[in-house]
Amino acid sequence: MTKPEGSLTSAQHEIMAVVWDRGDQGATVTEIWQATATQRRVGRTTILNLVDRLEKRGWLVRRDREKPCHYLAALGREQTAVFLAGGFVDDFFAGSASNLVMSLLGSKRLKPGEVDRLRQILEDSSPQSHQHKGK
Amino acid sequence: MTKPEGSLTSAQHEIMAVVWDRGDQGATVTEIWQATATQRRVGRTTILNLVDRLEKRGWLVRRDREKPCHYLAALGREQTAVFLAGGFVDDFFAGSASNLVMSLLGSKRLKPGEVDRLRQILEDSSPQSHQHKGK
DNA sequence: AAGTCTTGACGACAACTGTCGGTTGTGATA
DNA sequence: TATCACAACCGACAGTTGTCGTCAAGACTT
Repeated sequence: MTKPEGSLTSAQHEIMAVVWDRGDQGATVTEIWQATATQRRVGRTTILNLVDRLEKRGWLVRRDREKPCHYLAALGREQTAVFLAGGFVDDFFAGSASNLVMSLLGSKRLKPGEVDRLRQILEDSSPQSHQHKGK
Repeated sequence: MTKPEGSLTSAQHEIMAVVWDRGDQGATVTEIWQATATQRRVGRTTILNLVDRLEKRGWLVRRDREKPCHYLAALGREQTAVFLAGGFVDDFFAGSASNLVMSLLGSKRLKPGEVDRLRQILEDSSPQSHQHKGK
């Protein structure tokens, strides 16, 4: 499949966030515009253009069925996050995600509650037995 | 605020990586150039320019003491990683780093060895949960 | 039918990025 | 002193990004 390329800038992520929230239903340009306009002042054409380019790069898929056409995310939010986080971890931590966590730990950016939660997750996640279940 | 702004592109990270490797010693433009040129063909001026802009943005600090002037990283590699990861986690996981780890877990991007290592780190790190030892 | 609103396409423009080619300055050397 | 090598700076150019205005084609209203 055509995997989206590169990374997402702030403005691009803003668009994707709205589309992700809409799920399978997708979002029209106007909907995206209204959603972002509650955060900051921006022209409709700006959003239209960003959406357009995002679609050309493969991050969004256009569905022309409906009258005002809808856009869907090519990759889900989590898939995208993992995809991007992977590159990040590769760059900064030589591919070792545990190094990232260690850094977050050392930087106090992980709150105590988060640490507990993480430990819980890791204990639950198969010491040696792995059962896989779709979400 | 001595804090650098925005994020790092691929080429920018390439520069920073070299400087980070040099540590307190810093690196000259030519050194950075030679290091990157082993990876890909690139002109010295290109590196010079990238370094220059990185310095203007506060990612690099210039030390003119020496004759070929040296550049030092404003933030250490780990600090930078945490700084950038923080933004990333905020964007994609509503500020919850454990959600990120959970996603990495679910995506099989964490190898078993990594998971064990993580577990170890977490046990060592927070002595407040089911531990009796305070400080 | 005429006027108005919505939607989407096109184009424009400044700022930033990656990429260089010249030019200048400075110290070493013939 | 004239020359050379290297370092730093200036400017340039194409591609991307964020920002928008204008325009044409439909849809809706009157």
